[in-house]
Amino acid sequence: MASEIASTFSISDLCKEFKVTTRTVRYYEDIGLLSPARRGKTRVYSLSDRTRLKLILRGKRLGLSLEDSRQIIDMYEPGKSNVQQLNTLIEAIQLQREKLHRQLDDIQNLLTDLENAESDCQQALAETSKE
Amino acid sequence: MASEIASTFSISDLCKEFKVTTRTVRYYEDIGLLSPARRGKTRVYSLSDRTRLKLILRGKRLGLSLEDSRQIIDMYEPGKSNVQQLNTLIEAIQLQREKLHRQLDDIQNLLTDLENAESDCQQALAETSKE
DNA sequence: ATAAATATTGACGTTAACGTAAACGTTACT
DNA sequence: AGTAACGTTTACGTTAACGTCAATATTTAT
Repeated sequence: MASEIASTFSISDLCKEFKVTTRTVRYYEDIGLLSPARRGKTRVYSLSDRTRLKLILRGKRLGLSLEDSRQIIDMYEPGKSNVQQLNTLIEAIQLQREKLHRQLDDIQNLLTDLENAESDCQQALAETSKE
Repeated sequence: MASEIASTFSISDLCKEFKVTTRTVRYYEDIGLLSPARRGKTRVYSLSDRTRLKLILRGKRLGLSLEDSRQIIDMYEPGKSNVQQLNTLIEAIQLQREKLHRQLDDIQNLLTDLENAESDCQQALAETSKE
């Protein structure tokens, strides 16, 4: 059998993979964002833990707070919810989606700005090299 | 003449328009992100000041730090730059653009996730109403 | 078995980005 | 002339998200 995929990870495995410190990962556990198993006192992370971490870090890249990420991650597992909870959840999801669409807009605009800025630079360079 | 566009603003004008506090705007001045004119001791903001504030806040929505925003805003006015500086600037712009493209990717993925989460919720709701 | 690497739990420190309160001056009504 | 409404500076407080030790196991390699 070639190239098995590890199904458990040490803390440093994850830290290397995602370029974060152990402090960070332990902090996420402190605030209840991760809850790895233990072999003795040592933390053992599952594939699911790894995914959660991945989602948290994606959230960070988007400028989300850890609490935002917690909410969003919770959205993935409605679990045993009643109708009331489901409706609340759907509303929350819609709100997040609207926010993300605004963010998409912002990014598009900023990208356009930067493209213009760059071509201004290129022009300035061209002028300079003429003299 | 109908509907003139104001060309100067008080601090509270800007605060109302952008939904921020005066503390925030003054803080941006403290760290040199804004430098409004003064009439006596009172701050008077120009259209250009207003634009800068707008850019800063767009940056915030994207999760940029104020220092990131400062850099990006500086990219818009290359000013009297030598070739060396222009090249450095172009590199910085490219880096920012790459980062933004990654962010675009992240958003697209997150949006997909949320759409799935929402339709899961809708299904759960449908099941519930059947019983 | 012992050194080197990796793990653990505290616990205090730090930085960004403001909040909040005090104490005060200026302009705008009425 | 008094009182809102708005402006100012100064300064201490706060929160999130870790950084940075220190002191102490435990695991792994040789």
